[in-house]
Amino acid sequence: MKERVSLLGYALLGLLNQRPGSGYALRKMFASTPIGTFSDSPGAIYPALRRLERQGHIRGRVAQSAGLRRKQVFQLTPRGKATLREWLERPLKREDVVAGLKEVMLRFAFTDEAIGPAASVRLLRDLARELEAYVPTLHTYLREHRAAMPLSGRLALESGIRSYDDLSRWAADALVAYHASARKKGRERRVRS
Amino acid sequence: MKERVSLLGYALLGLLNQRPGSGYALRKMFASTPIGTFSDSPGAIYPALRRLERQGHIRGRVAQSAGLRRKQVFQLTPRGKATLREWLERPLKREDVVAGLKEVMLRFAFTDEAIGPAASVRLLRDLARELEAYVPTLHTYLREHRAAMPLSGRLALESGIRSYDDLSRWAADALVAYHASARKKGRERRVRS
DNA sequence: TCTATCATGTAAAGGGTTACATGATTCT
DNA sequence: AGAATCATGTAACCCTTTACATGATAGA
Repeated sequence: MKERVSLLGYALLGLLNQRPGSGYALRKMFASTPIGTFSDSPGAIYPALRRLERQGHIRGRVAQSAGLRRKQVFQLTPRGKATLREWLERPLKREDVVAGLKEVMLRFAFTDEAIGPAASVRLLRDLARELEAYVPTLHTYLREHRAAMPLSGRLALESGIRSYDDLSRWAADALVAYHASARKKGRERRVRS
Repeated sequence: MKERVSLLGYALLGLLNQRPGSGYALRKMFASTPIGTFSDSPGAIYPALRRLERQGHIRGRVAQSAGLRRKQVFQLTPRGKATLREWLERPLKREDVVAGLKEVMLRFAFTDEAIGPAASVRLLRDLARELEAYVPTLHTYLREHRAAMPLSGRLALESGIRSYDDLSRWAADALVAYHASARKKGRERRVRS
């Protein structure tokens, strides 16, 4: 029962939560949208879908639309929704930021639709907090090793630092966007009433 | 003979090229420097070292320094150097940029010391070119889908776009830094003579 | 009829993660 | 004596990659 879900698995859960679809539709999604960088190979997706189904996170039903080959449309079960929610709500830790932002950004992309803007705001705040703690350590490392580093190594590190700095700024902007969106919704509600 | 080298393998080759060391030293390197995000677990590094050794890319020799436990110090063989060089000189393709910058930045970090600044400059130029081709497609996608995207999805995409834009700027700055460094070297040479 | 697209799968191989295991030395 | 650090490894499991395979329908 303790079976884990891979990052690809969560990506599939998130997409299927937005709208049920076939394995083929999911592959097209990966191939055509810049949502994240996942392989669109059948050898990754179909086994992943079967794992999720075996674990009870999704359920597929055959939909033979107009005499086409059998096509399975998958959707989340209550259990799958709970699993997705648990992942999205998981407190953000330092390692999540250090180990690469791919997973963090994927979580963020799904959060709003899946569990609402309050969770998105929380994630943004957590991200800003972790970045504030982490980025200075990079600056310190650079300051202390700058002289001993080859030029390309130093520049590569500076690139990493810059991208984290930029992400900090993005997080701040995104929080502003969320507040603006909340205010707008509030106004609309008042106008309608 | 067509055996492949994983990204971790190239990272090990690059580090060992800078200075020969033991598996333990490499682990410390991964754990303590922000060079890239690799696992410092023995279960990844020792098997990878053995693979590289089996393929003839590195050679380890036992150095029992002051009665410690046997410690193997690895260094590149000529073949390993050739393999590293081939990887570093490989022309940068669109996919390399789309699939994540981790590998590109790792290559860049090693290039200067391994094969000289001219190759670093070439890599930077290739990177700038690919980014110039790729980033507009992201902007186009955003423009066309903006209205239909949930707020968090849109913001996540914007974050990706911003980070690519920033990387473009970094590449331009890095080129300037290389030219400055080349000029400085030139001056020093003239002064000495 | 042939090609592109829709649609789903399997098999083998390689490699990373996690957990476990061992043993020596140095410092407290 | 015990803890921390140096130092190297193994085994099971899972996932991804790559390559191969099949079959139907729609349009040129």
